[in-house]
Amino acid sequence: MRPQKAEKTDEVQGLPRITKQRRAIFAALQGDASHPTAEEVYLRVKEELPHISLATVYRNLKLLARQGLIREISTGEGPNRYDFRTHEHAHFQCDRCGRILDVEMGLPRELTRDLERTGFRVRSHELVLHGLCPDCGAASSAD
Amino acid sequence: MRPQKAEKTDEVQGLPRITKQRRAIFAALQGDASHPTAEEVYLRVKEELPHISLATVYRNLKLLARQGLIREISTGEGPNRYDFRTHEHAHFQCDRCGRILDVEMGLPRELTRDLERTGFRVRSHELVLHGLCPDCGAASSAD
DNA sequence: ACCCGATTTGCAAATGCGTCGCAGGTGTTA
DNA sequence: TAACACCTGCGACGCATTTGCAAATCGGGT
Ligand SMILES: [Mn+2]
Ligand SMILES: [Mn+2]
Ligand SMILES: [Zn+2]
Ligand SMILES: [Zn+2]
Repeated sequence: MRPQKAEKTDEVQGLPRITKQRRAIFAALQGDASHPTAEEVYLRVKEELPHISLATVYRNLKLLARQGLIREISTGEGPNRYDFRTHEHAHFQCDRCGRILDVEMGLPRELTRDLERTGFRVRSHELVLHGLCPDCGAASSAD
Repeated sequence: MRPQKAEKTDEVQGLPRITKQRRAIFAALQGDASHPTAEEVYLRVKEELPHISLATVYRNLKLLARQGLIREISTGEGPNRYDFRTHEHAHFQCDRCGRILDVEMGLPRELTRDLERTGFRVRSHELVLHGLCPDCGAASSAD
C-alpha cells in the first residue's frame, strides 16, 4: 500500500529530519547558561558550518522550540533568546548589563488551578523579572 | 538668573508637556480592557485628531509608560500592547483568539524577598500565561 | 546501495514593528 | 508677548525575523 501523501485538509507536515545544521544548532545550546540570541547561536555554529545561513538558524531554533527541545524566551527587551533548559523556571534580566539569569521557581499551583476552574486552559507561561543583578547592584551603589 | 539649559553630563530632559495628542492618547486607553496595540490606539485617536502621526502615538505610549501612567505589555506574540491599569496584575493571552485578559495576581512576596536577599534588586516583572480562554476552550472541545 | 519525494537549506528580498532626524509648531514660564 | 525647550508630522531608517524559491539533502522503501 502506498504511504498516503500529505493530507488534504490538515497541514500535517512530515517528520523533522536530522540535518547537520539542526544538530549543530541544538548542540551549540547545550550546557550554555547564557541564553544566547539567534545571532549569537549563528556565530557559534558558523565556526563548525561556515556556510550556514542565519535564516536556517532562525528556522531551526523555532522548530526546536516547537518540539519542546529548547525554550524560546522573549524578555521584551531586545531579540529573543534561547535556552536549553526546558524545565519550568523564570528569568531575571539585568537592566544594566542585560544578562539573563535563571530564577528557579514555578507558578503557584493554586493559581493555574483557579484559572482552569474558571474555564481557562493554561498551556505555558513566561515570567521575566527586571532589575539589577548582584554584580551591577553592587557596582551602582559603590558608584 | 537664566534657567540653566540642558545639563552637560546627565541627560535630564525637562518636564513633559500636556499636548492635545498626549491627552488624547492617554484618554483613548482609559476604561479600555482590550489591551490595544499602538496601531489600534492610533486608529482610535485619529478619529479625533485626523492629522496625528503613528510615530507620535509610539512616542507618547512609551513616555506615558515611563511616567508610570500606563503599562506596556510585551507578550512575545505580536506587537506590544498597552494597558491603562497600572496595578500589579498578570496577563493571559489566548492562543486561538489572541485576546489578552487580566489575571489578578501578584508575585509571591517570598520570591522577590529571596532574590533581594541574594543581592538582586527587583524593579518590575511581567507574567504572561498562554493557553485557551474560556470561550475558545469551549469552542474547541465542541468542535 | 540506489531511488525518489518530502523536507531543508542558502540566499536575497520582504515584512513587521518600532525608532530617528529634522524642519516647523506649540506649551509654559517669565 | 518673547523665548526656548519640548513636541509633532513626515519620511527614512534599523533591527529582528520571515518568506519565496531553486538547489541540495534526508531517509524510508526497494
Ligand atoms: Mn533559563
Ligand atoms: Mn491588564
Ligand atoms: Zn547586571
Ligand atoms: Zn480565545
